[in-house]
Amino acid sequence: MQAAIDELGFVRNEAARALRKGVAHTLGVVVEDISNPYFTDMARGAEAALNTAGYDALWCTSDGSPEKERRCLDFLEEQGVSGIIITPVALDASRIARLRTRGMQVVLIDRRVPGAGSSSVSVDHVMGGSLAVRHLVAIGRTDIAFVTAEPEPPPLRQRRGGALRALARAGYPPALTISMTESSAAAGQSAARRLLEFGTLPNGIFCANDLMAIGLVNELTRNGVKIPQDCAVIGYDDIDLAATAVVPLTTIHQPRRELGRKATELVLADADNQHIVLAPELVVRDSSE
Amino acid sequence: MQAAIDELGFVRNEAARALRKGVAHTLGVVVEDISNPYFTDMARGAEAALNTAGYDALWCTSDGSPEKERRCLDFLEEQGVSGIIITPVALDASRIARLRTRGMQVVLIDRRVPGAGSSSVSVDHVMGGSLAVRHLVAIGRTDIAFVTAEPEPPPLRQRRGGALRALARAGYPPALTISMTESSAAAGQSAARRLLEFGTLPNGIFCANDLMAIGLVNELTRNGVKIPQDCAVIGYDDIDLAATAVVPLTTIHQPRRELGRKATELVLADADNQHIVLAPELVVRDSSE
DNA sequence: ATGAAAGCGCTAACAA
DNA sequence: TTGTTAGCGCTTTCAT
Repeated sequence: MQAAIDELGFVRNEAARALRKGVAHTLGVVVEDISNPYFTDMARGAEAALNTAGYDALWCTSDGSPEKERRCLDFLEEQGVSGIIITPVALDASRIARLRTRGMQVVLIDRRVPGAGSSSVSVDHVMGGSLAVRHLVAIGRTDIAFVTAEPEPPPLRQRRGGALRALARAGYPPALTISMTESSAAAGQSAARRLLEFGTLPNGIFCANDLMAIGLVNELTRNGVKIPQDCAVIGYDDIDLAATAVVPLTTIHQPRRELGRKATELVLADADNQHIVLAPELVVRDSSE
Repeated sequence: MQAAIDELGFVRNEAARALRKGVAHTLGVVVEDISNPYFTDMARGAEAALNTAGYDALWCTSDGSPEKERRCLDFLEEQGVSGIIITPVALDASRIARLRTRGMQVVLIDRRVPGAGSSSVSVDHVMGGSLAVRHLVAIGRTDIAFVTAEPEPPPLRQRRGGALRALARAGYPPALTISMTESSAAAGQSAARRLLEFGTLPNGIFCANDLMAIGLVNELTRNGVKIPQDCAVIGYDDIDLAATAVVPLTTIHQPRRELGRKATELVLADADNQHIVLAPELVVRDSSE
């Protein structure tokens, strides 16, 4: 049968199928930043899972912009996808409600929107932040700085919250916070410059993600700062580049593909109000010992 | 009108529209490796251009696998996209012919498939390779190594070809070639280790892409090799990370977004047998002087 | 069991 | 101008 189909060059018309069924055989995956491996790995996990289930993925990029996010959702709605996996930027309960009315299950990554009935999968960022700071404290660092981005997305805020709490528990003063306007390697580089201008460097730095940590470590190294002797650095995400950095980076590992896989399961199970929280893990490399 | 539509929450059914028109209002973009900024930047350039023209993008990832590429194309064919932009892995003339028969214009990135009638947009990699080596020679490097991946995709082969030719013209012996099994930062790291095992290091290294160059520079630095004093390194692509690397990386800049933009223009113009070649540019940073 | 027919929502062609 | 209708290719239902 399949052979005959291939022979004749028959190709099913998905538009007709979707029209007849009232819903497309696809799931939308809306990613916040395609150049951050954290998001693409999550999306790949989701895609693998949904391919296995016989679905196809429609990838969209919001680039962190509410406007672009809206256009992604408009597109997915017009396409009649059967569900949406999204790292939301400005998605609110009313839009989610509307999507759900149209029969599209929405699963949020790393965020919850109260009152929308939609499910979510996230990593416990408070725990991750705490893990990071407890590690810095355990190796004897007392003067700790936190590098984040402003406006601060909830996951970063949670990481900082966990960090501050762990610091308070250890009896240390609250960490110095450096806020950048984005969370790229270039931002990490600028953060390092700002830190160097202060004159005295903290002896421990927790960066809200690996990309910033890499940019920061590179800039510090370039200025003769010895990592980890002069200053221990810990990142967050455990992207591939972390392991091959100049100073292999201690970081908080996130089960990114698992995140995408779980999200797919929830969408396909049409689950309401389910919230899965995964645990992050400390990965110790050279940048902290 | 639009206001009323929004008010009533009307959403156009794209499946019905596509069925009626016989073709969807979308273009497929097939990317080889979503974790390489080179490809994602190209795809973003394409997406921006096609959005401007009123189209939506269907992103697919082949992950460099012929099998996955085939599935991407099957998907796009079923979706009835009006055109496809692709960095081909194993796409042959017969498949292209079939797609074209179905009314889908195919534009290839960085590769040509003879006899298929499809257009292409590429960067002149032979020129890029030559540019890289001429720069190394100009700063006095005589013992040059080339780091590539095996199996070697045409763009990398062309870069190496240009490099070898430039070397021959300068009257130097052919470069030592190190082949890795992939072209990631981890592969660059392994290449560095292999080079260090040889005992004598070349004084100039040309890596087939920035990711490998970054992994290589990191590993060499970690082993006490001074870049560029002991060994100058040049990459290829000019990804964002190149500028913020420990040793800011000299590289060959590729107009990635422009590549995507031009490809979109060709698809939408339904151009046959047009071949646009863009010129790369040398960007000198610290890793070479 | 196999076959015929209706209808999903849209657009293009045609009628008034 | 405005309104009506046929039909895209599929799935599902209903009849044989």
